[in-house]
Amino acid sequence: MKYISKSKVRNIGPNSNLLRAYKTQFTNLTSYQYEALIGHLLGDANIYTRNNGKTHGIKFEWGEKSKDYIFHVYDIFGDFILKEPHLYSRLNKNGNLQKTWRMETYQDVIFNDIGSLFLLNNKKKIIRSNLIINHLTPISLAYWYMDDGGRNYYKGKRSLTDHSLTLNTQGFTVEEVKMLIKELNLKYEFNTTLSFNKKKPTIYIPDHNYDLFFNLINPWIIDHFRYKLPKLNK
DNA sequence: CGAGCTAGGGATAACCGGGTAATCG
DNA sequence: GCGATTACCCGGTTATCCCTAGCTC
Ligand SMILES: [Mn+2]
Ligand SMILES: [Mn+2]
Ligand SMILES: [Mn+2]
Repeated sequence: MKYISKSKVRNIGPNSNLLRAYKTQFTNLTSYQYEALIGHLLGDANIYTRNNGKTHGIKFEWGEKSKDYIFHVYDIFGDFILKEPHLYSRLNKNGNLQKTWRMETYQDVIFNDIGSLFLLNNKKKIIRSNLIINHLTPISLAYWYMDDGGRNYYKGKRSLTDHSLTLNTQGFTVEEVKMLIKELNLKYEFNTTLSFNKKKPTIYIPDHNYDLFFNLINPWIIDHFRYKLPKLNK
């Protein structure tokens, strides 16, 4: 059977037989795709189903400045994303022009396992116990951190001595974040703690865990996000 | 005083839903 | 011709990251 290339299925109808055949060529995510996706789903990506879990799709959106990043992620998941990332513009509520890069996968059974891992009743994204223990890897953590992580100080005097970090988990419940913390600390011997931002839970990674954290995820941090995880001169 | 931890505030940079036009049976 | 399917597109909305500053030892 001849391989159907992506160029053959671009700009054809979403219900075309050729597109269906194209999709069947990919039966499993690579381990890199799976691990990165675990990180993105803890971070900035959105997984959803419109047919009660028969198939799932994934949407990605980042700010205008993150062009390098979205194209890096496009390279990872390109088999499942028919259309290249594109810049989308709109006015925000302050009347300012807002530009974001967007892309999305097609909807397919290939995302069902990871979809049901995160979604409750095919709808709401939740954290189940043992997600970190059983599914997170250093690659996942790298993408999670590039998505939703950051330093607590980027400039000024404090940035020179305080290398504590934050994972922005404001979207999850306190109980879910407590679970993430417990499992992160158990799995990687971190000393992360529960913190809060505007009453919403975040994960505090203390200064003395910086080297451990750095060494664990450094290989997968792309240049665009080096500012979030600089190499310390010592 | 300095180092590291905690928490509040702002303008987005994310997340999340849903409509529709193009194929199929 | 018609209902089912679904990639692409658009809009609603705010929790994000990032900044600042207080607190404790
Ligand atoms: Mn997030
Ligand atoms: Mn985010
Ligand atoms: Mn992000």
